[in-house]
Amino acid sequence: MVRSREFDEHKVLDTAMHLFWEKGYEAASLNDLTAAMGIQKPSIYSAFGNKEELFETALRKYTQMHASAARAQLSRSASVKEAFREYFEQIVAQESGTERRRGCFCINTMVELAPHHAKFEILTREHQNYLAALFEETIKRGIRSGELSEEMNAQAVAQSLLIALIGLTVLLKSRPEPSLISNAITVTLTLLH
Amino acid sequence: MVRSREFDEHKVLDTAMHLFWEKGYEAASLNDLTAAMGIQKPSIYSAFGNKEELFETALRKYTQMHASAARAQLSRSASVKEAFREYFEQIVAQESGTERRRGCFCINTMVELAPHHAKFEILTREHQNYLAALFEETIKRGIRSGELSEEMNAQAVAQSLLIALIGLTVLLKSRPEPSLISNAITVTLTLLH
DNA sequence: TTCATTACTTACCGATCAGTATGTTATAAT
DNA sequence: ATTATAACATACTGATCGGTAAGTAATGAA
Repeated sequence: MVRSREFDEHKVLDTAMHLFWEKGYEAASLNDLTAAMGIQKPSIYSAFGNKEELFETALRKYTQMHASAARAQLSRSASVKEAFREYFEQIVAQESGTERRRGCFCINTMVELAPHHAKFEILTREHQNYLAALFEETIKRGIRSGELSEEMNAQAVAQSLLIALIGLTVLLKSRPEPSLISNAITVTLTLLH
Repeated sequence: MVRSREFDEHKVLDTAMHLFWEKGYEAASLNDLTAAMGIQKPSIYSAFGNKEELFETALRKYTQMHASAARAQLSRSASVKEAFREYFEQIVAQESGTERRRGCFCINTMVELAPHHAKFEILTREHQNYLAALFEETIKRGIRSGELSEEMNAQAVAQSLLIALIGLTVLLKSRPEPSLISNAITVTLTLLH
């Protein structure tokens, strides 16, 4: 009774996510989006609503992806210290490899939109809170295993590491001297001692 | 022989700086600028060149202002630990006081423009390097006075504190729970122990 | 007072913005 | 095969973008 959709919704949403991630909300125009997604504007509007709704859907997809990737990364090593070190260093390696440094879509949105749109202020805050809780869990695992001191304030240290992670991700956009970053990570991770 | 300028160049540049600071490069339109600055578009173009040049001039003014404010802030207390604590807490207090959280103009630019414009990548990197050097000087003052250990790697700790400062400034845009932030700052500053 | 020069205001430029009306094509139930 | 329905492509909308042409007003040197 109906004509069937000719594009893969998940695929084109993924493309939109990467475009918003790289260029931000304002700088990514609908013409950019149609060109990248390979579909026309009416198709975007019928499938995702307007630009802001498409952006929100893309960001939600990103935060889910990012959250599970972070969880996987922090679970890879039995040592909590090692896990965090690998996590930080993976971010440096990842960003250094690309020409255009996209950083983190959620952090980019926190800077561009959170102060002007309550919806994105809340959405980004909730994701940061999720990451902080994940970090806290990981630290508590280290305390239980005896790797970390029982006197450590897991919640506060988790929040500090999250702040460091945000700062690192942002600073990498200006292509700082790699050796400076590497030493700074080592120092930051002494918070786990 | 000539008609004299009717507006104060420093004053209108200051207004433009605050507008770019709050809204970013893309979102601050020339109509927004003329309305805020109180002059017409041809006056802007004759005095400052095009939008990008005006933005660059405004950003340079900001970084100079910001650098000397940071230097003054870090010099206020004889204790280096106290100086950094006051610096971090002043930022939280400042941002918490405003409705729209502007954050730091240089950090905003690092996120929005540095990956796409080499000029702003360099400009923002140089400012961050300046701040890192200022932090390093301050830490070395603490080592000389005996407040900090001689074994401390001043450069690496300075870089870590800078990263934490960036992360804090960005995170504040999502209005996190104040108590979390306060505890995280305390933990971060143990890097000076 | 005249005149060259520069700052000003107004009105406009083509390009692009987000979003939509309209007509065509494909599908599946009848 | 017919037909209702939804997805498609094309072309358009008014608004706004950054930037400028053109004409007027003010200034100071001669």
